[in-house]
Amino acid sequence: MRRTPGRAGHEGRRRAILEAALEVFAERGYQGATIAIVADRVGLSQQGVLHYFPNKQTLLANVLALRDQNDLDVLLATAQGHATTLDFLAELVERNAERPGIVQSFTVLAAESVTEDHPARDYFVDRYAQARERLTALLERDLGGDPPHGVSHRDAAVLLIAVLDGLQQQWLLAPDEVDMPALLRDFLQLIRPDSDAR
Amino acid sequence: MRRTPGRAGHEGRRRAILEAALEVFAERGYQGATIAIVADRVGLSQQGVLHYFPNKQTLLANVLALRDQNDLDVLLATAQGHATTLDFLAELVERNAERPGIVQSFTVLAAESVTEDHPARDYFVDRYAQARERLTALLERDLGGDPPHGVSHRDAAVLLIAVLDGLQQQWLLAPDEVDMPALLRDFLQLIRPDSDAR
DNA sequence: GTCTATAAAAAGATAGAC
DNA sequence: GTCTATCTTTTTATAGAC
Repeated sequence: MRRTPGRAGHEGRRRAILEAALEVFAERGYQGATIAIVADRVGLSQQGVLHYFPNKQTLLANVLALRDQNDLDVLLATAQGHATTLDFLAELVERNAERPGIVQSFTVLAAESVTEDHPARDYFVDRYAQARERLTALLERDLGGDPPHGVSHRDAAVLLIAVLDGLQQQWLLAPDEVDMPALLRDFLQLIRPDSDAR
Repeated sequence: MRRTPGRAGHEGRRRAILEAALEVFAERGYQGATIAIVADRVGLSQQGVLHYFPNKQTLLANVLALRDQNDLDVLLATAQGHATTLDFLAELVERNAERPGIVQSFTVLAAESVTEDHPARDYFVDRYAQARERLTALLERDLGGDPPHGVSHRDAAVLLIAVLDGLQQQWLLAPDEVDMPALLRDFLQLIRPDSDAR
């Protein structure tokens, strides 16, 4: 229903704006980003963008929502049925290593979100809490009931998330010195109960 | 020489400004921070602050330089002679868990530094590179020549830094759910060759 | 839907008085 | 040394024309 050309154009525009905004947030953070720059990227005036998203905060909220359809969250949901879940994580990281823009935007926004009254704060609080829960469940299923080295699955999940975030930070500043996928595999080996030394 | 009261007051003021600036950077990031807010904290006008530091970038540079006299860098340099280096790290993290302001400022600034033309970029690039080198050397000495699980000391060092950063990020958003010191100890146990399971 | 015009606020930095 | 005054630029957002 309602398949007018205007409709398709409208959604397409929205999408293009969100993608441009993600880029700009990656390059300059939320604070440093301006609506005018985003507008420029999609060939609109500042007001053209404001027609689709009434203000900067709404723009950010929609960028974050869009990303949710892609990444870790999807992986975690999707992988629910698979056996090789942890290896899936390695694949995710490999894909991320090809997309510095997305990695950078989320690294910057996540850190920025801890500042006062940041509009993405609640989003990231929830996101991390969810990631911890889901990854804990995943590790329990993947690694079995006996945590290695007395590190609980829950703690391993927190560490795993920390590793993912921390590797991104280092990789962004020194891409040639930090091999994210390889390092993640290293870490996974550390938390696996009895990985025979290949 | 030159111990006039004005001199002492001058240095004191400088110091007070830098500490206020660290606070403000923690609360709002570099982009979000304003000189006027910093000025307010120390009871000066905006121009009063600019008298000590000619512009915002210089202020940031001096904040970063000041911090270098405190933390990881000092630990790494100091600990050169000690035997229990890794446990020192745990102590550092414990101290950090009491100082959310400092943790927050560096988490925010480090992430912000990956953005375009950020004035702290070079600083963090160097800082991470140094941290990797020093921690690698430290692990080699502390853990001996045989890396466990086939993870090189260098890779363990990168992971260790990633864990430190990543835990801070999660802790800042959920301090009650993330026990940084305990989690660091967990990780150290994972990379120790043959920690007998306590 | 997209633009021009413009308001209104903020922020960095300079000039100069005291 | 510290302040007031001011300039200049930037940025968000509104109003209204086409």
